[in-house]
Amino acid sequence: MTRKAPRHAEAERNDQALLEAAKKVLAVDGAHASVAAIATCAGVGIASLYRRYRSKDELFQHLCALSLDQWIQAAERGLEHDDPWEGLAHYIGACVEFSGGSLGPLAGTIAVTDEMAAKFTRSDELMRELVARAHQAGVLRPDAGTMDISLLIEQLGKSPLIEQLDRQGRTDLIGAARNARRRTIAIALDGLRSGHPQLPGTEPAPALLAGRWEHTPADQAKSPGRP
Amino acid sequence: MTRKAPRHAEAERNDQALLEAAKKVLAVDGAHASVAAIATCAGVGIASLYRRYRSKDELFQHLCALSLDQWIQAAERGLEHDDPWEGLAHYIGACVEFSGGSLGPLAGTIAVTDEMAAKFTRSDELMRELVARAHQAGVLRPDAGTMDISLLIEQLGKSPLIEQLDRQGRTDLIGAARNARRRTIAIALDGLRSGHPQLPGTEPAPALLAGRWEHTPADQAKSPGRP
DNA sequence: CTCAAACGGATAGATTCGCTTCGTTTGAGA
DNA sequence: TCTCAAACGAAGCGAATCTATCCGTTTGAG
Repeated sequence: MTRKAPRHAEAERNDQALLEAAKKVLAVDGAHASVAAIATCAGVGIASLYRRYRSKDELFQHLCALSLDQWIQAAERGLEHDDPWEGLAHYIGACVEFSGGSLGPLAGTIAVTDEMAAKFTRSDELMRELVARAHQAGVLRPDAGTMDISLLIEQLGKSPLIEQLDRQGRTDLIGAARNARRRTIAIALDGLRSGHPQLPGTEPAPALLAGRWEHTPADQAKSPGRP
Repeated sequence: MTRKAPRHAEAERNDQALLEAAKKVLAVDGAHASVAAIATCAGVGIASLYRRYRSKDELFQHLCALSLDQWIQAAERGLEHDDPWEGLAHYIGACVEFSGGSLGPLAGTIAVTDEMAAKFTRSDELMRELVARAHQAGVLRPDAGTMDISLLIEQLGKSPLIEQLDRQGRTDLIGAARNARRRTIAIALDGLRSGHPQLPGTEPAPALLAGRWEHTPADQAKSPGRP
């Protein structure tokens, strides 16, 4: 094997930086994040992005797969806790923390690969186990199911305030914002414990979360206008 | 007064439709909502928008003022309740419901008019009163302050799932999504009641919310890249 | 009927986007 | 130390959008 990798190390570093930057820019700019912004944030040229991913979509798909790995890992770590409540709380906290709602804006804009689907299934199974364990131990309110918790995570995952301060470069306030966020999460977790009055309505069907990733194949991703 | 208003009624209706549409499109498309999308959603021509507002910013500023009126009204209604908890719960529920997080993405992108500032001050006063009353009655956990509640409202106000289903035209699932959302709000409200362990950290300073509206005057509203 | 007020949509001019091409830099092997 | 393919950053391309204006048409009170 002659002449293989003159600058292999730099390529690896750049790839890592690109993924990190993509996540960050996605969180801040939402679904209309541009490849130029991602490359700039990563400190690399645009070509370095396209050398590794055939298109913008492919980059985002890869990012999704990595994020799903994080969800799975958070659930596995949660199941390692002996205390069912501690385990669930760790799971929710971790998911809210890393997700940052990054994937939310992507839903529906990119096709779901087989890899993504498989990881989603695995993640779902683990979460069900976490919740069932907490239910059996009586520490999680019985009227809250996996869907309620998934939606709560999604709701808390996005942090508009931090994203905005980030955009404005107000690094002085970001610490305070993170503290505030932690308190909000704590309040929501307290609301999940046993000993509260019955929740309104019935638990949402799983189709609610599954349906949102249905890809609208490049057609009308238009605004809410009249047809 | 001769010849005054040949089509005055239609103009009025269009103005109302425009404001409603602007709010809707802002919620769905975020800060980069286009005037074309707003006009289309309202079912009017673009010219009808620019006939009433000198610019896109002016429309958004007017929308902000109207939304602040809603916040104020929600607080006033809340204070009318005899039960302090019912009053606070009404306030939070109403704010989460109508706000829809519409104003969040606008923060920092438009200048704050005097009218907006005055209404914000008034809204703040009323909310402080609502919270103080609930604290004194002992129904609201003592370690949660106005900032915590404001941030909770902001966090719950945005509903990515509903917005997305809206965009995809999945009207069949939207009912279920609204039900799910109501449950999430109920969980958070339960977390605000008295009788929970102490929250982490200390209550955030009011500057956190004030600072976000500081207008970056048309300069670098760029993505998080290196300088 | 008249005709000003209000309308909708085509259009201009500038910006932004995803992606490609190209000349330069780098560092492992000889 | 020298070589040269691999990897690099950034300018450039055509298409798509965006804000705002212009203009011919429709409407309804006098």
